[in-house]
Amino acid sequence: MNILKPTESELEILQILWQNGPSSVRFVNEELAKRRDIGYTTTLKLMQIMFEKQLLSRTEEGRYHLYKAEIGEEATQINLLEKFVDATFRGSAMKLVMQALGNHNSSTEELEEIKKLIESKMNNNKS
Amino acid sequence: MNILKPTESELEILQILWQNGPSSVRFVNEELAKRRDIGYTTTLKLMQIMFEKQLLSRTEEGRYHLYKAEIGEEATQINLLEKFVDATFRGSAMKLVMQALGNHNSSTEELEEIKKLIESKMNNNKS
DNA sequence: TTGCAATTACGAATTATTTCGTAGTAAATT
DNA sequence: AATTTACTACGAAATAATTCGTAATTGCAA
Repeated sequence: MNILKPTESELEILQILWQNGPSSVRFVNEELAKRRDIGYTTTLKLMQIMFEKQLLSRTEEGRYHLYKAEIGEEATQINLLEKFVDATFRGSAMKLVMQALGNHNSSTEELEEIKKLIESKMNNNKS
Repeated sequence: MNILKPTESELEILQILWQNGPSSVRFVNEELAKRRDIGYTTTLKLMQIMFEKQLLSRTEEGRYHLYKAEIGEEATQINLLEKFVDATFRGSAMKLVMQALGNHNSSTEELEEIKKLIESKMNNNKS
């Protein structure tokens, strides 16, 4: 598919849809309004634009529309991550990982999980 | 002290200055031109704007200016990373790390280094 | 069926970012 | 000294993103 670089506002909306499934403009707007000042028509317009760009699809449910994310969360994350690593860490994913680990606290369980992933990758490297 | 969010173009310029140290507009422009079409005056204007915003400082060297990044590479990375994690991974640095490790190949040495970092963090957790 | 409330559509203003043309200036060259 | 060259300054156009007012529409309720 095409353009996989949602703007910041678009990403906010996608997050809400990914978390809550297909939603009305009203609902999305209420979620956004929890985080910042935003008018209903602003949210509506954003979602209409995203619909035109095919970032969202929609169905008519009685008198309102239900909007649904047309791009997957993980695919989008991978795509944005790649661009971010290039722009911010000059392509060095390792630098990013070190930075992320260094600056965020994480539970032993989470660390354990990462450690396992690393070990399995190290085994792959050998073969 | 607000402005800790350089735009994409600004970040490109910062990268060049971080890598090469204080540089002339001409030099930065040549570096940028390796990656994409861009006119000299465009680069100049960007750098002048960054100077106004205090992202860069400059000194007169004879008849041209030498520009220098006024924000540090690592501080900027940390700052941008935090915003990126929030926007893209809803704040889950672990999700990002897993994703980054999963999608980028890395050498055994790099993996070893990360493993060490994790082990030392796990020890900290215990205490 | 008439009117109210909720929703969508449209258009335009606003703000941010990127781009570049043209003019001015000063050093180096002839 | 005049000319060329290599810059900087300025202003404004082009593009992208965000915001919202107002009008039209549609279902629901009275």
